[in-house]
Amino acid sequence: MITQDQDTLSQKWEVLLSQAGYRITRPRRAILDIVAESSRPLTPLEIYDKVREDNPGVGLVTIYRTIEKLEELHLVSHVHHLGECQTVFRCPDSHQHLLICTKCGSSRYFDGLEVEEQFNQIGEKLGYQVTGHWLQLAGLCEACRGKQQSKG
Amino acid sequence: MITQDQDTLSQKWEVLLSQAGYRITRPRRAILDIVAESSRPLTPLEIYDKVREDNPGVGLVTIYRTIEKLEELHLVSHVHHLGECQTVFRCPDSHQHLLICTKCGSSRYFDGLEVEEQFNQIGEKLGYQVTGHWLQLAGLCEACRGKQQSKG
DNA sequence: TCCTTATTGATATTGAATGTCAATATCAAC
DNA sequence: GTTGATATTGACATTCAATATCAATAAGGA
Repeated sequence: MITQDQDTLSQKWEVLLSQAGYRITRPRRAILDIVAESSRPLTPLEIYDKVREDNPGVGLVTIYRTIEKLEELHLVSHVHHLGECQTVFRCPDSHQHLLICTKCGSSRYFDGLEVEEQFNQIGEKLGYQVTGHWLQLAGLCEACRGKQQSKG
Repeated sequence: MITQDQDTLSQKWEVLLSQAGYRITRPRRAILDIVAESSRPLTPLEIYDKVREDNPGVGLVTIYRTIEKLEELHLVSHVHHLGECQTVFRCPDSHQHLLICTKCGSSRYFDGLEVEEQFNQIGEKLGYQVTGHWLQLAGLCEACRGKQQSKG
């Protein structure tokens, strides 16, 4: 079982996978690196392409299986972006919400929104017991906004 | 151009499609009926099956093309439900949010949530210009909650 | 180092989503 | 009511992401 230093997120993930009884392999490590360090949500195919830049042999199936495990351990979650459903992004430690740039995809988590009580009240009014919510903000990041304005 | 009485939602949709220059056909009418009257989001294949109960000849392509047009006119939108991305549900007149039962899928729109200002503030703090948001609540409807409790 | 077994990647398969196109049906114009 | 331009249809073919299979391989505890 791996118990080394945990400098980067992908190293943390290695430890957690290992602790969960999963083996750390070369392809798996490459996938962790890509996904953990990405500043934006990635599709399985994007991950596949990036991984194969340095590890040509890795198969697409391995990508899917690794995502599966990361999801199982709540290290990544599926994100809704540009009509994609399978897009994957790292999870925050606590329950937070995502803000995605509609242009480049660069994403940030945020919290401090006090809406849960409002959600419960809405549920009551409609006869539903609210068990979860899904909130994502879309916008333009600083960089993409700059580019857009520079044209005028 | 169709200008008849608008009793049901599907009839309203017929008028709008017609006004947009699209023709009203038998398959299309059947699809409108199913989608407009559904109390829960449906996948293209679910629509396909339901339509074919009464109209055996209708092809799957027609389903997709009709959904396309309904979406273009903002009469339906894609909904995130049970991992599905293509699931389709009617839109409310104004901008509202959706509350879906995680068990049976029955769905209700709601409004009266004053969060836009908060969203903008969060965006500012992170350097994003917030252009949209996506909020969905998940829960258990009255009926499904009843079933679950009756077991204990 | 050994050995169990999780993991891998090549291969095949599935099935939703999309493209093509001749036949058909709609509906405005007459 | 009839006509005709053309939007629409469904059969068919195709694409390609996602999944299943399985022998070969490699991880990592003993």
